[in-house]
Amino acid sequence: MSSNPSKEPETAATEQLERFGLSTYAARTFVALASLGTGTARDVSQVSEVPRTRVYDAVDELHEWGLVDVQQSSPKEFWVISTETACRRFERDFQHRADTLRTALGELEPAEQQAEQRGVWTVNGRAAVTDRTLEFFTTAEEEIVYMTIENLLTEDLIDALSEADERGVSIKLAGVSSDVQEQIQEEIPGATMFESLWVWSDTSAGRLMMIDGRKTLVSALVNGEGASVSDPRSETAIWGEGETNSLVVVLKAIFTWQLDSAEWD
Amino acid sequence: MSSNPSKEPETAATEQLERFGLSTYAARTFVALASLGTGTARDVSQVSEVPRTRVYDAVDELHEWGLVDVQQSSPKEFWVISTETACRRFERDFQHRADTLRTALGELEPAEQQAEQRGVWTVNGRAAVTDRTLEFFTTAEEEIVYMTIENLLTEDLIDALSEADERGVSIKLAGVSSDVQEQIQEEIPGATMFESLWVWSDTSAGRLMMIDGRKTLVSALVNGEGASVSDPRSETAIWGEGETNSLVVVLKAIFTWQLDSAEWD
DNA sequence: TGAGAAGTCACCCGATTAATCACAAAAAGG
DNA sequence: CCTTTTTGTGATTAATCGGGTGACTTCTCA
Repeated sequence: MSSNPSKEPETAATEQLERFGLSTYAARTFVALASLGTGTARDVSQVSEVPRTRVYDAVDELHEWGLVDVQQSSPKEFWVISTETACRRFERDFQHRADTLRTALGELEPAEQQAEQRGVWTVNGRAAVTDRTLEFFTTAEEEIVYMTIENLLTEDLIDALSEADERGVSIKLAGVSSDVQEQIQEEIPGATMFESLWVWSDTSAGRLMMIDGRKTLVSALVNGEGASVSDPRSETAIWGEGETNSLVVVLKAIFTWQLDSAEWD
Repeated sequence: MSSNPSKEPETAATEQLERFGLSTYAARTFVALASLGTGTARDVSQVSEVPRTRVYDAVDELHEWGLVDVQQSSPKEFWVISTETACRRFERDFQHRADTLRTALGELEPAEQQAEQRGVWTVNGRAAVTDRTLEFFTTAEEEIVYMTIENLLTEDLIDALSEADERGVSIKLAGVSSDVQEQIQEEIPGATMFESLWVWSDTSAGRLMMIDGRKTLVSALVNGEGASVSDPRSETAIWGEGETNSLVVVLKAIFTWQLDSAEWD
């Protein structure tokens, strides 16, 4: 939603630092010091857009994080740790947070949740849809039927399919061109290809999937099929779970028909 | 400064989620849904402390993150992804941010920075001091002299010393008890131990270090040497760099005297 | 048709923070 | 030694954001 590669590195760095929890002044000060290496409040104020009198607060904040050291002289001088050390520090800090979160969440989960028989859920955004797809792949026990346009068949999806294949899950794939098929066959030896009866790529459909005949997902590219493929927000999906779930019933009918009438590879 | 292990998991999880950029309502909603699995606005409002009318906003926010799916019915029902998937998602997202930051910072660094001859820098906090120590260890080329109280000789420091040892850096260690010495000798075969003339552990000193005779650091435990050792904020250090740096000059004199008069192991 | 629940919207208020200013202490320079 | 500039600290203001509450419409079900 934000990080633009064509931006000046100062802006990009500042933005990321802010998202890590630094104030804008602190972020800008850090970036300024990162290029200066060492400097006084005035130096920092000049290269960054931070008011001189606020540099001191910003440095205090950075000092709290252990990112900047202060020389008690007049004028005070400020020193930054190497950018690489800073990045590693953030990574370490974050990993710690993630671990804390994981254990905390693991200690919850008392309420038992049974699969919903009724209801159709919506998912927005390329990343979220892919995530859901991956999650469903990993829960598959017997069969995965998956139709997709080729752009959406990314490496991580293939990996998950390959993993399922090794787990003994039967995999049926459609929608990919014949040259890609060969390549897939190598990575997922157990996969079966089938031709879609529809001219799949001409519709605005994205993926269509069924897991164990009881969990289905279908997605569409909301802005048509053109340049929007690169737009991560352009995909919307709905999914449902349970033998009697309406979406599941409908899609199961379609898929069964497809699989029966399609030519097999 | 915050994460307390003895806290209820709900609070801990909420706190972490907030630090990842979620609003408090969104965080609490997520935690509620994580234990419910699925639920309506009222359900969420009851188990969490979120006003019912605001659950919708919170869910919107979570939906943006791809953490929650929404069923368009009345009442609306909300579904969360598995906690494990959520954690992985955060980790992936964060790694991406860290990479962005790293490249952005890497594209800066135009101003050349030479080692400061003058000035003494201050560092506060256990983690920051350790970080600085590690950084200095890695830049060592010839010699590391390091006195420390035993509590502060953590595994990562030993690793860094061991790495320096393999790089051919001469290592001189003091302050550790004789039984720990043996264990250290195994991990860092090239290390030389020497006895401190002071009763090191009775002072409030923490570490004392010299790198290549031109970079020094000394730390103190600010609240005495008792229970404060466990308090990460209780350590303060100063350091200096350069042949003529005053701190370096002083410490070099001390160390040389120490090394000359001490008994060798 | 009416009661209650569900969903949406708008508003208030307090906290945070960016931004500016005023002022005292300290260097610098004649 | 005094003046001027620079430096550091603190107070103040303005604006934004987010938590909290309630009004109001819509929907569901008896």
